[in-house]
Amino acid sequence: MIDSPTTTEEIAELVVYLGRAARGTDAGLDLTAAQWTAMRFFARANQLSRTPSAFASFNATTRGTASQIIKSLMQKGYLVRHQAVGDRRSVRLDLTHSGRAIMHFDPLNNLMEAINQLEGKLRTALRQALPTLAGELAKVRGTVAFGTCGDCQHFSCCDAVSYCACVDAELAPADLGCLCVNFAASEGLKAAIPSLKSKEMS
Amino acid sequence: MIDSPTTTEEIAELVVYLGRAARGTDAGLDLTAAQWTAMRFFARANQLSRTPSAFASFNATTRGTASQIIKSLMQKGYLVRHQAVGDRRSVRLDLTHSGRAIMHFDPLNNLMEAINQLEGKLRTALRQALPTLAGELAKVRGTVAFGTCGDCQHFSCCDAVSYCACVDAELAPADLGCLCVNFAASEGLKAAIPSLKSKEMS
DNA sequence: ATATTTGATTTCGTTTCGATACTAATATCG
DNA sequence: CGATATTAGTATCGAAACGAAATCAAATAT
Repeated sequence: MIDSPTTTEEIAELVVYLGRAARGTDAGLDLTAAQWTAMRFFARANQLSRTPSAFASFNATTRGTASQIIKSLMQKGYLVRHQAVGDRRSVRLDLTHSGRAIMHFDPLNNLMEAINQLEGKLRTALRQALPTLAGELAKVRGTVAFGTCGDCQHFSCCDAVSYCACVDAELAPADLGCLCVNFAASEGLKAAIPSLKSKEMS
Repeated sequence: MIDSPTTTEEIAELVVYLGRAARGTDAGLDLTAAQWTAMRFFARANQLSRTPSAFASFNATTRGTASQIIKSLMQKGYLVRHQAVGDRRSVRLDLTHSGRAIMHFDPLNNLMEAINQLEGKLRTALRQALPTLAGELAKVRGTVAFGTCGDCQHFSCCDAVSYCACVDAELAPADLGCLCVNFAASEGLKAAIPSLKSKEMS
């Protein structure tokens, strides 16, 4: 054992504790914690990933539950459903105007403020450690890992041109920070010794 | 270095994502995610903090919901209720023998394994950053922060004797890693947040 | 002594959740 | 080609979680 088991346990429980405390519903808005999580996902996922199934696996729940949450958000007028182009089974969810507006009151903003006040070195370490843990956990559980293009195997950046090998297309700068279902942890992240320099983008 | 808001957002969502993915119920055991969280709390909290109210604030929920989860765990035989000594309203929950046994199958073990595989420097940074974030978040939300004695203001250690100024008693070594409702962020932790250095505790 | 607060529980209605079943569109393969 | 999976999404059911509110007892404040 490298470290004291107590420390490992404390870290693990802090992750769960923080996640629970931050996700929550505390403001006077009319969204539940699960609904906030869904809004966050559809606000951050790229076009390929804004589907009920993708949200279900992201949120570690079933497609049925995901459908319920999405339906409630459509009834509230925060999400709209569009037909996907290639596959007539598939569906794409987008935030409406009021959906984008309500995100300014996302309870997660409280945690983001705290993160911004963190010392730079600690914040950098978090930015490295958390994706690594997510990838490791997904590997052990046999589930899909979610991540952003910058941390992805399919992503390459040459001469300021961002390219995704998965969809075989150049990426718009706005898509770089988006969540993607086809995420595959890059070797650099797996080894937890990445030089994230190449991914510092505009 | 100026941090892009994207990075802050990614860190915050990773905390929520990890917390959700790790807490979950995946093994064939008969406990739900909320019940695992309760078991974890009562396994880790010190004697003073193993109450329904303390768990409620730890879990960011109401006392009523906490009572329900506790009742279900008592019916399953994993928790027992004792009368508290000083306050006849209060109640203390303890893990039973089978309660301690089932903790070996805690789904959180998956995350702990991932943390153990993390590079030492990153793990150290996590150990420092996460309690800081928890304290900051609690301050913004106006809620109680939970933490372990080692990170607490009330704690002092002289000549290998651990002392807690809050309960005015020497601490058993086993209690050092326990959660405590009377937790108050120590200066060492607050030093990680520059804006906190000049402020005073109430 | 009275009022307020605190700890715990219960009840109620809503939401979440997992499991299951179902339809429709796509993929696979013989 | 056609039969058979597989996949995406939805609906339904029962159990659990949840917040809000009410209740009760014990402790504390005024």
